Amino acid sequence: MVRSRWPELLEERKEETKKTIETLPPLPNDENYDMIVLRFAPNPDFVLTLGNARPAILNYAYKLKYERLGKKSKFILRFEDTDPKVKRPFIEDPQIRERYSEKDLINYKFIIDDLEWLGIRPDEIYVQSDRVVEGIYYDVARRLIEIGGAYVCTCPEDVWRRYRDSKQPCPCRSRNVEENLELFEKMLNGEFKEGEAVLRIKTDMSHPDPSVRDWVALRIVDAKHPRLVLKYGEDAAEKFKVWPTYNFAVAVDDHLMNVTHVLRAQEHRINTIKQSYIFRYLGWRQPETIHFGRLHIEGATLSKSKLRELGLRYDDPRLPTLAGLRERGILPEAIWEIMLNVGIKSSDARISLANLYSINRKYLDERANRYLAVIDPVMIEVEGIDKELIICEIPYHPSHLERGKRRIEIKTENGKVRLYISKNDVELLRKKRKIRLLELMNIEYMNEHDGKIITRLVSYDLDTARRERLDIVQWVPAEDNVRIIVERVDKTPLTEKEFIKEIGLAEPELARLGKGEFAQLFRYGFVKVIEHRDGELLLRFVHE
RNA sequence: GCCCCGGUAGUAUAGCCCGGUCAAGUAUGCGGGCCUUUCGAGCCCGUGACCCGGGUUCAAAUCCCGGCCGGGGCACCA
Repeated sequence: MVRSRWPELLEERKEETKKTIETLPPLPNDENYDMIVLRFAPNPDFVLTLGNARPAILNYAYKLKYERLGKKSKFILRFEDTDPKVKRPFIEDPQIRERYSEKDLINYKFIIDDLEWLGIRPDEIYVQSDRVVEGIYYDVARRLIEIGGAYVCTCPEDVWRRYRDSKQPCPCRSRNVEENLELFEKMLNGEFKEGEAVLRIKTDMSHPDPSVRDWVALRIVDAKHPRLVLKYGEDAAEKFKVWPTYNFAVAVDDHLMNVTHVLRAQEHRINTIKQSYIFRYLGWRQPETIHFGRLHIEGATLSKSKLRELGLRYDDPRLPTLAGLRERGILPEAIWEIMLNVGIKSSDARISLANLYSINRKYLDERANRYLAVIDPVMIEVEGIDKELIICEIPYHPSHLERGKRRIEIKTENGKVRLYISKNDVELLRKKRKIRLLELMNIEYMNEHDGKIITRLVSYDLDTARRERLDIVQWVPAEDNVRIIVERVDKTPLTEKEFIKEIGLAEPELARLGKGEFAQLFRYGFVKVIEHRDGELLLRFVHE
């Protein structure tokens, strides 16, 4: 009743609850900044996963939001690759070496591609390993030493740990500035080996969280950085063995890049505290920080290391990497919608596949035209045809008639036509006796012998089918069709190398679709065209 | 063990800061119906939630305390 009387009222309420870039809550203290600067800072040890999409999209969404509000804003992409050993950049992967030139590798191209696919174009791109070469972190380190905010610690790790756990300063903490400066230069000159010296930030030895106590800002790593090797050569890479830790590099870069707001996952909460010491020592303004929860997706892990361990291609359509989802047929619009829907809550979010598919279907439904295809084809004969030639015209999309129709012609031989229908629908035919062939005619089951199913024409008109409530099934002409193979990614376990496949036949028109295009096969589901080969069409099942 | 977060229907989210308008909205799922030459889309109806216990208050999903559960952190990883 409310609906019929005040439909516009309900419309309005609907609008209010739909989440968009505009409905994102404002960033804290946004009025204090002339320009809002946001950043997305992945480690290039693997391609991006759905988990990374949350910070990437949310940060970029805020850039767009402020831009639309008429405020200057900027989105920075920063590669955080300051561990050449434990988290080696993904460029070592031979798969990628094959497909990309070294120049591309140096750009950490896959992550840029992933972002591009999401429609995210960074205003600026930085790579921390380049900034190590530029000496940026070393300069800040020297300044910290000079003002007494940092010291070189030469304690063996276990010895330091005992001091830390008992909240006592180690002897190194009381070294004077000159000694520290001298020792730091020795670190840079290669006079210490890995583990022999680190630069520590003076924090608070009685901080309740032990990891905050005099945390390490720079350490020696005895491994050549793969990217530096590629970019500058072995000898040059050899020179850079002192690497900033995550917290140090982030604090320095966030300041130098004028980052105003940091949106990141809640596992970084303690890092904000650690970084605050740098900001205080140097008199810098620390960015406003928002921590959101982690993301989980039904039936998959989003842990990069676990995904790598699976040993699958990074873009395997079963993987929740952005590349995998893209291969799978998930559209970037759907990922945006989910991320905006999940928002910046600090609790974890669990995304269900039903939800993901439903959102994706909304966008795919518009895009994908409809085609006839049968899985496990079974031939049937229809007798009693009174025409030489049966012609039918099927619209490409029921909601978009402007896209036109294609014509399918079937020749009659001795008053008979032969067609294929799906094995499933043969059961239906036997049970219900009468069915309608979509856009073609109504038929009735007669008998079957020698594996041949004989039916006869009832009528061509749709009204009969409606009146008798006949089931409508899709079909494919016996003479003119194309073989299809559908990869059932959804049914294939991760442990299988080969995808489970379904084979069938489709109307020839389907073969006109190009690689990467989408179709909806009547009563089957959405598929993506993978490739054409020798008259066969390889498709991938997306979802129903 | 210690230190942080967080807990609204199967799932996700709105509301919580500024207590009443919330017998809690939306999306998805599920059940039913309509429509449709698809088991898709659309439309309609229904289903279903404030973690538990105390307290404050005329009034609590909203504030306070305790418990339980979940997550994260406790690296010379990021």
